[in-house]
Amino acid sequence: MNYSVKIDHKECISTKNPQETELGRKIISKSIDLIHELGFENFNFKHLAEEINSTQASVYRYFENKHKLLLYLTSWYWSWLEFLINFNSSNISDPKIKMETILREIAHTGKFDPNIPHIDEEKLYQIVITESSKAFRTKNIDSEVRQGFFVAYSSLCNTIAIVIQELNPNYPYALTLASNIIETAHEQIYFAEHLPEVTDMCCTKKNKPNEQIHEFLTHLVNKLVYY
Amino acid sequence: MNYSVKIDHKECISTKNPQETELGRKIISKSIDLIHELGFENFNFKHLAEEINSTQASVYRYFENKHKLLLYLTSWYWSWLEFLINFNSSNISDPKIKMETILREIAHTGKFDPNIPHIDEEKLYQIVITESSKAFRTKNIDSEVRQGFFVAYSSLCNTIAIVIQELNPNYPYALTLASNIIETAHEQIYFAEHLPEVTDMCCTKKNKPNEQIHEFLTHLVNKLVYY
DNA sequence: TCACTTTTGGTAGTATTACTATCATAGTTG
DNA sequence: CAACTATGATAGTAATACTACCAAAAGTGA
Repeated sequence: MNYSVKIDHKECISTKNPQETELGRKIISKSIDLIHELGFENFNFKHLAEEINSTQASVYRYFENKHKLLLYLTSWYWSWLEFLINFNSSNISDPKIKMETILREIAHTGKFDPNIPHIDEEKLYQIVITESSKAFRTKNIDSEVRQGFFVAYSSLCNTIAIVIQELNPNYPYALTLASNIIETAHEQIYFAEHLPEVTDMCCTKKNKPNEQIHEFLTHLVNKLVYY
Repeated sequence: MNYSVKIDHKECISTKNPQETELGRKIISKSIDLIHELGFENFNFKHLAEEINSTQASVYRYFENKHKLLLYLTSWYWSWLEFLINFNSSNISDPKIKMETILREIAHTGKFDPNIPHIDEEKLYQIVITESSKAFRTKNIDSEVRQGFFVAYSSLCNTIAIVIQELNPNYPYALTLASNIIETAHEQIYFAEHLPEVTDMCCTKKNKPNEQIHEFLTHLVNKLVYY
């Protein structure tokens, strides 16, 4: 099974495809570790280069700057999530079951080992929750959208919106709901972990809030879309 | 009418109350202009100091760093929004009408001149839409929450959640829905302006998406909360 | 095997940023 | 007038985000 093909064409974001070389894969792998550990603002290329026993100059050959690297990582995640959704809902025709799969994957309550050794999907998911909004909220957003840096995200939203339309062809907010359930999931997981006073999701040492988010998303889609 | 009292105790965020001095108010006023114009990452204290004919040293006497300034501005906005909600729903007992007021204010479709000369509420609203997620998503979030930097946001969410509970005392996701409608409004307005392919809200030269967001939020609350 | 190209390493250097420190001065208060 | 506070002016440091250049290594093609 080769899904890397599907996930892997972000030439517009990276100056050089990091999946194709050993150094490129080390950059991806270690930057996930470091951004996860330090947060995006405290992460820098000098530190990254040292950690992989390379140099800043070499890292810059793959990514113009750390913002592009973040765009790459989040885009990879959106593509991967879309792949997971398609993979797990292939051969399914009932849109209700398709939607269940989608919500499970978004809330990250299912188990799936994608077997891509240099990418730690669990850490990447945490990065997406915490940092992905920074990939969007930049002064150059319009130019970046035009350059296609967000096609992975758009494509994912579109895939989900199609299922919403299948559930109810008259539902007027399919795209809005699609992007909203993705963002809501991340936002509420983040709140559960860091700002519990603004959410009902609860996060104990043993229990992650993902199951509760999954329930909330299900509630959301059920109440809004079905008539 | 003195609402500045209500809005104005953020001593924990600023080292010195910027509302009390001429220079402080100039810092607030000009930083709103500059962050709105340049975006938060391109904004810096040197530039700000020059624009108000002061010095970096003086700015640092009010705010330790630009992150604190952003926290201050967003907190001010949450307090202001809560004030608006309370002000416009005083003497109203019907929770349905209260909720209408809340959604109107969140979607920013009402008109209200708060008459605080040094704060441009329209620009501040744009800043909140674009930059407020960066105030939350920082590596020090837990410590900042403990220091009370987010009480304004929590308080706002709480106020909204209470109305949700009045609408339906059995609704299990009052807080989640409260924070979610705030975040959803900002997210969808941002998408309408910059990533139209992931939203149904549309943004023309003449029409802002706020009315459509208002409709969506109304739909959300109606479908989810009423039984 | 030789030339050629690509990839990476190594080093250096620049501009900008995010502060910190110190001292002087103007204005205010008591 | 004395004391205090707010601000200005200037200087300096450490880190960051790059850019440039050259050399070594490794793979590639004839």
